[in-house]
Amino acid sequence: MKTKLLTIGEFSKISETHIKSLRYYDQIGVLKPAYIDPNTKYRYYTFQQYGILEAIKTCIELNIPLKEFSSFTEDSGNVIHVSKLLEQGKTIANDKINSIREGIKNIEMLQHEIELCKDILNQPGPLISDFPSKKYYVLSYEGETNTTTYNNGYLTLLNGANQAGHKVGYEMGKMFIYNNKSIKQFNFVEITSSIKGKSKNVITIPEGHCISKCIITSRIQYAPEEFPDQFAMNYEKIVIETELFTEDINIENPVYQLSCFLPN
Amino acid sequence: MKTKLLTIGEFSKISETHIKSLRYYDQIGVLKPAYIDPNTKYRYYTFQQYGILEAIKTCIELNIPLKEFSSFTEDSGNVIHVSKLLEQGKTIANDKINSIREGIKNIEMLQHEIELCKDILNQPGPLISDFPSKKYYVLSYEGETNTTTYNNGYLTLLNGANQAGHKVGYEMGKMFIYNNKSIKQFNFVEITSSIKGKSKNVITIPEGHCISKCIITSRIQYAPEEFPDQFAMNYEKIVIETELFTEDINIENPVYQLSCFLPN
DNA sequence: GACCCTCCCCTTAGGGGAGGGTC
DNA sequence: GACCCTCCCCTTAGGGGAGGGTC
Repeated sequence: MKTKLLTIGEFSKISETHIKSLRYYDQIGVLKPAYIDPNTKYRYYTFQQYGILEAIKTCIELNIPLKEFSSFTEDSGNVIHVSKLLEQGKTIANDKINSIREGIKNIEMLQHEIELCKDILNQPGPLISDFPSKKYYVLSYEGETNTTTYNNGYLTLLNGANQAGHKVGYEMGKMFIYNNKSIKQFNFVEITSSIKGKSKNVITIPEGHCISKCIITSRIQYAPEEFPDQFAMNYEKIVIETELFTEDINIENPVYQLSCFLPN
Repeated sequence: MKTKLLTIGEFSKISETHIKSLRYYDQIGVLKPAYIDPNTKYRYYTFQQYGILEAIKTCIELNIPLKEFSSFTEDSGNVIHVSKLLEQGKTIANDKINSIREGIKNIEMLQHEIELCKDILNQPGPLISDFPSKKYYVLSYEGETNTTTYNNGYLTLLNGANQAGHKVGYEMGKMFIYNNKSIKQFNFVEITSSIKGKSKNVITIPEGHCISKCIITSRIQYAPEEFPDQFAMNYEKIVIETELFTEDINIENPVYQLSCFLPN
């Protein structure tokens, strides 16, 4: 079967491919024209080449780099392993869907977090709520607020947690532990999955209840004023301060949540 | 709360972001360092900027172009509309999943097609099978095989079908209609959705049965030899020849399927 | 007059590296 | 000595356009 040669424009039209794409495929060598006029450099294609073009477009749709296209062809491009190509494409497509799903799950977690914060913000007075058991990686910053330890704060904290091999979560802030003998001060970050046996600098807070309020500037050092009822009682008080995750985040004026754990 | 300024390296480490990315964000203006030493040009960041970075990374993950990032910020980047950003990201992610699903559906259709062809190829003798009702867009190429009409074949055919507004499918080939008075010859392409009222050059084949065989070079002109039993009978015989869609496609030596419709 | 050619520059989000100052 | 700086070139799959031949 003899077929008339198609000009690049005709081939472009019937294959619904941009002329620039055809020139590009020629350039990178995945689809050379059937004939190139040596004088005019005009490119000519045969209708049979449409099949290769289809395969190329499948690659692009599936995000298989065109460099890999040659691994699906043989004999200077005359044989195309379509099945292999499709199978590969399906794998890539499914992987991509899974990774996007993962992303959506993360988005929904953040959205949930925002909703929770909204509830706290809409609460007029302090809120008493359940507190699930959590693990925190902590670094103390005793006393002074302008020592290197304090200033390096979160940096040292995250480095420490990472080096110990813990996986950290979103929650991060300051923690005070008050008892009648002492006040201990920490920076903390939540640990979502911890290494067994590595309990150095890890504090596990048991399930319980806490009382929380929103404040617009950091006030953890005034916890006794903020929670006078609790501080009138005699028990070991854990107070934590975290930044709230709001719908619109204002970098310079973050909203904090101050929580004081209640006695069992 | 005063925080120590972080060097680009420290900021890069705690945020798990490549230094080159941070420089890039500075360059395009989505995340300017909190301070740049005018003498050394060293970039310094605050821990607070981590929030912006998170938002930027969310954008990238969700394929929201960074150019659009400013539409989610206000006041020179101090306020980030996180909720809006997440909502937008979720929409994009879901759209992407749908389009990938569409792609997978196409792949599976092709794979199904290949399986069908395999069945036909594995069949030792001619195969009698059901034939669903189909519509074909046809252009005749009476008589001569080297007129312009013939040579332009598929090009003219596809142009015609497109111009008439039909949506074409994969199936494409040659068709002969034999009756005792005449032989008509066409090129055809399957129509998957046709325009009502536009029936010019459209042939509708009713549901029925056909007998098929595989051949390695085009032999439609020898249909009477290939199907002697059918040609011994006196009815209008429609014969079509299509290229088979095989696991590995050989551009130069395609496999054809020759089918002859059986009488009702 | 419509079609085709070859440059040339531009797009995203950086990565690699050279050559040279800074902590 | 590790860290940071500014160039500079490179990556994918083309798109837009200039300037000049071809059908």
